[in-house]
Amino acid sequence: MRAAPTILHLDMDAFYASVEQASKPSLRGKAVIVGGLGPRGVVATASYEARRFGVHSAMPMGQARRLCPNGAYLIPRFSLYRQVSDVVMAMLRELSPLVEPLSLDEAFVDLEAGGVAFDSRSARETGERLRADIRAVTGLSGSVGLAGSKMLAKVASEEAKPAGLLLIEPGTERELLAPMSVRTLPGVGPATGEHLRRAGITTVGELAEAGEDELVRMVGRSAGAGLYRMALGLDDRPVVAERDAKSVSVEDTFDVDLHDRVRIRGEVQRLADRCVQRLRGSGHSGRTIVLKVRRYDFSTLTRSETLRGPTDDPAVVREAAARLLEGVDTTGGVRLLGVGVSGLADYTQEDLFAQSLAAEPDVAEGSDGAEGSDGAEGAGGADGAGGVGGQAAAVAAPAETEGAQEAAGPPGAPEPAPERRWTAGSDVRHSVYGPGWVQGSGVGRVTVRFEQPGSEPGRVRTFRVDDPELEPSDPLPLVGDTP
DNA sequence: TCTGGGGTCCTTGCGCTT
DNA sequence: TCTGAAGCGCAAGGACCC
Repeated sequence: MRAAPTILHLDMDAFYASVEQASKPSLRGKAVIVGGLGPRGVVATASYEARRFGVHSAMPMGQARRLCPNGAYLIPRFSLYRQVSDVVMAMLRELSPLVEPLSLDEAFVDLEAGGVAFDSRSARETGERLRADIRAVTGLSGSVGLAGSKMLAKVASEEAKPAGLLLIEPGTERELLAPMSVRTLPGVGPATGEHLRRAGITTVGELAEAGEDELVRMVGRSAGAGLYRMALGLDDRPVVAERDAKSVSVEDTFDVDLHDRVRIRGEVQRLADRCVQRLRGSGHSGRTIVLKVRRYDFSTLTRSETLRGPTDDPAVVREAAARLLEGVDTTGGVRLLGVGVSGLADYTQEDLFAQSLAAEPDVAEGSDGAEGSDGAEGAGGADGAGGVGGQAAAVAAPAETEGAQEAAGPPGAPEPAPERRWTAGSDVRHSVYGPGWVQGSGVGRVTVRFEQPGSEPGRVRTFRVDDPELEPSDPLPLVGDTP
């Protein structure tokens, strides 16, 4: 029996860049690149206009700027993307209780479970209506794939991009997949793709012909069996509405490699605190502490330690991360540090003093541990301070958050008067001209374009970076307030 | 100017226990 | 008592995804 094509996969087109274009009218129809703007940033999303220049996700920013020198380069504004995503996800939940979000801009929906579609015709109608509704409410376009399984629905939405809809009729799957590149299949990345290519397999049809045994021999038991089933168009994974998080982590890449061991220790402590904030925010505790170190040569290593029970105590996580760091050679320099917690639980075990003391006897005193974190954070103090409200502070002052990161010099050094930094793309408000966004800054000046969602393209004005009438602000909502 | 951040899943190797 | 196999938890790394 063949499954009706009632699994829907929605993929918003160039999501971050499209949100930026919708909220900044002067950027409509222009090349927009969203990503990290520092010396080691990469592209998160490029608008379709930018893609014509060869810019794509995960490309180093420097390369993107060479390919597309006249594009608008913006930092991501996740709080705004989340708002828009919430609106879209709510629309999906009106179709079915079985909605499985994959990220801010992608989700599966089981239309049959929602009773809104049961065959090709009703599925197609539902998909078309959804696309129209999303455009009407958010002004953004999404691509829809419809098929009898998650894998095929995802392949279909990819084929439908941009701004299209593709329904894979039951019985046509293998024929459709056969000429496609193996890289079309989820789970086949650069490494597996190259592995298969060396064996003479480049299309899904060749994958199916190779047979399961051969694939298992080539890429391992789990991947091989999965690959073979996918090549035949077989996939019976259900749409799952609730998925529990398995780990929480934070990491930072530094603009220049860190060499000073004291500074490295300070950064690890800071990351541990941020990680615990996140962990608590999600209502979890965790048992395994993971330290991640990317060295000057891009080699990455992880060290982990499993505690006797789950914790959400910052002191315990800090101590474990510090212990793990002691076992890592950082001579030569460190470009990235990360701290994570896995083995999540929704309860904590109070008996953890003993286990941290047992592992490292000389951490006994200094029960509040205040001196370490204060010193390491320096003048910025964007996160941590009170625990509560850290998120709001980070959203309200993006420019200062970034400043805090870069200003972190030697602990205790006297701080010069901080110069306000204005990051391209960030939101501002001027007491006279109203809301706008930073188009660029340099040599003591910041250029702001005054416009907002729904307005005509706005005028540009330039101010001194320390103009008291200019201040950072929250993004203006793209659509009506969400509940 | 090479290469972000936050995840998941799988594989391999090792030590311990039965 | 010794040995090997099996099973398990843990650690580390790699691939992949958005």
